[in-house]
Amino acid sequence: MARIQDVAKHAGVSVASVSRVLAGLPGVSDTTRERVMRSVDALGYRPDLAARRLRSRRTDTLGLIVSDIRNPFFMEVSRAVEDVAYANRLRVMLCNADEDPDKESFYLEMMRDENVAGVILSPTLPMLARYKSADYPFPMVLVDRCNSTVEADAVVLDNVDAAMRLTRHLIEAGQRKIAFFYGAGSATGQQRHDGYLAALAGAGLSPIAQALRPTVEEARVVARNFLERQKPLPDAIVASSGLILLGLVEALRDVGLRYPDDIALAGFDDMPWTRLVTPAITVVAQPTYEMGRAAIELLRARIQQPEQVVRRVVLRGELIVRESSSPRK
Amino acid sequence: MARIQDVAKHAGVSVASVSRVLAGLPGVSDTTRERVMRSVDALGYRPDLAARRLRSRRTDTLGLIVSDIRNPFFMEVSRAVEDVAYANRLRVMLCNADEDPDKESFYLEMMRDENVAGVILSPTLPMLARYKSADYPFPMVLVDRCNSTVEADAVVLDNVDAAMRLTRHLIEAGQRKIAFFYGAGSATGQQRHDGYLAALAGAGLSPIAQALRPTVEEARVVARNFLERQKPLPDAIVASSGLILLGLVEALRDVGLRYPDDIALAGFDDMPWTRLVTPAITVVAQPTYEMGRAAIELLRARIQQPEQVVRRVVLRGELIVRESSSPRK
DNA sequence: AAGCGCAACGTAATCGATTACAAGGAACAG
DNA sequence: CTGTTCCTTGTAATCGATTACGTTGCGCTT
Repeated sequence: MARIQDVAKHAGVSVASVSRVLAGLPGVSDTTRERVMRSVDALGYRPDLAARRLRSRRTDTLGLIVSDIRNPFFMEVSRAVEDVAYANRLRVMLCNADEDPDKESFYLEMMRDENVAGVILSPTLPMLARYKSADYPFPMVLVDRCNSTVEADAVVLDNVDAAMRLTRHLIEAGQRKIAFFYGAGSATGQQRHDGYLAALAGAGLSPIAQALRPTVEEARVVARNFLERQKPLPDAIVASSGLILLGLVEALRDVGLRYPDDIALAGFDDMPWTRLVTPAITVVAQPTYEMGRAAIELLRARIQQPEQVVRRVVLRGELIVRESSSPRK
Repeated sequence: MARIQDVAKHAGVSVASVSRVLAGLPGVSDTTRERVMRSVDALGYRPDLAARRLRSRRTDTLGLIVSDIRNPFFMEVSRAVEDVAYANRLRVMLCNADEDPDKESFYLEMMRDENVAGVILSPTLPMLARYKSADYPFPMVLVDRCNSTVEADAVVLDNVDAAMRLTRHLIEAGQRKIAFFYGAGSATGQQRHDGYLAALAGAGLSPIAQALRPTVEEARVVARNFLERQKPLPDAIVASSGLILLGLVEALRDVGLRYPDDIALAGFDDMPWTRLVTPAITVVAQPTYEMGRAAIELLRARIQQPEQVVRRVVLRGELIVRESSSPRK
């Protein structure tokens, strides 16, 4: 493996010059630059990242800690982050905290150890509750999950508004008893719950909320129990995420209920299957790719300008009405 | 930031002793070990990874380069890799090559620069064609995509067999003209194509194969054209991957055809939506999580024993028959 | 011609760990 | 009592880059 010394010798210059050329610094003559570049690819030289990082104290690496990698929402977000990072020759360490605060902490410590330039995080609720950006030695941008009390760069959906519009739509479709299945373990779930409550309150209706862990399996089991026990059935159920919605549809299948005839349905995340199933499902679509893109752009800006004012990008969900929320016949 | 020197001073020992304690090496007295540990957490010391890596020439980091992160198959594989890595305190760099050989090469170079301990890769076809493990300075395990001529640790499905069984099932269900939509840009797609051809040949039927890029959008467009042009329609279509299958179902929807009545359907990957849509879709399920687990276990073994014989794990797909492949009425 | 400024370049210190090697000391055998 | 062995510990070299600082030489001003 060629070292910088070998390149210097081969080019007949000092290691400092080689380093300067590679870093693109000024103060190098064109002829030297030329000679160095020639030697670099004559020897196939590649700088040793460990040495560079040790000395320079920089890494050009970003961390991305998502709370559930199986969730297509985070998939899309990751892809966007990846795309922008690739275009800017940045490395990304993608980690899956799995909604587990311990894993989340572990990965944040790992980011510290790795001395990353910055981190994009979708925090668990306990993490968000105690979050202070000063606790971390790197800039951090929150994505998908944040609340108004936290001082942090963040990219989120306007969850309250989105849930409110979705719920109102059901009310306007004539539904009265509307249940809400949500992941209580995330800020997002809670805010959507708030929006749901607000919409119901506005119409003088009373809520039936069901908190659960936000996985397909959990939603399926909880929903099955709910549907078997809850008599009379509500008119409609709203799911606070795509995974919960999926479990819900599976549960309906399990207990032999049909939507929207037996019970209307709506949820979040415009996953492909929501328009393939029959009847197709009414959802709020999130601008997932855009959220990821915004997150990494915010992070890059913060890295450039550490003292910049806190910025928050709030995006609007798009209500897509399909058959699952139709008025009962 | 405390350095190892500070710890040594605080504990009244040499840096060598601290290093030895932290590395868990023998040759340290219990009392010294005790004192060091106490100082370590009194000072909140964390070793500098860059320095450690520079000196030791090791990283405890694995690379995982998947060809399409939006594909739920690779999702599941990644999750399995992640889980095992987390349990063993290994870092994982997850990269998305996006079926693009340039991106793939870029990431492989990056892995070299990062001096990773090993890499798990689902190679593109050009990569697989020229693959020689000696070309890389780290151990590598292939996942999902491999062929019999390549000398490499690998974890794959028995693609030929799976496609054959799937096609045979359609034949037995009375279908005669069976089309095959496949991603010709991967070894997996090709092998499934081979299996399809073999099954048809066995029944004396002639093939109608359609190669395409393995994305939902592409499959949808190609299938739409195919369905509008191809007259008379085939009796059935088989998709070589979950994403293609999805595009296919969307295309049927687009042109107003019904399955299995107008045309039967089957494919790969048991994604949740395949059993939610009506009629539900016949598929070959892959043991995705198991494939990821096997891949990282193979890699860890190879890292431990670099000269071990080449190992290949071939897993069997499970045929799940649903309504989409039913005999025509 | 002396002095000054500036660009180009080189020398050597430095980042913070690991680890080869040497040395000190205790235990034990002869 | 001396020599050998083994266990523990410390000193200092080392990994391969970046970068502070000093030097050189050229051009220009006065």
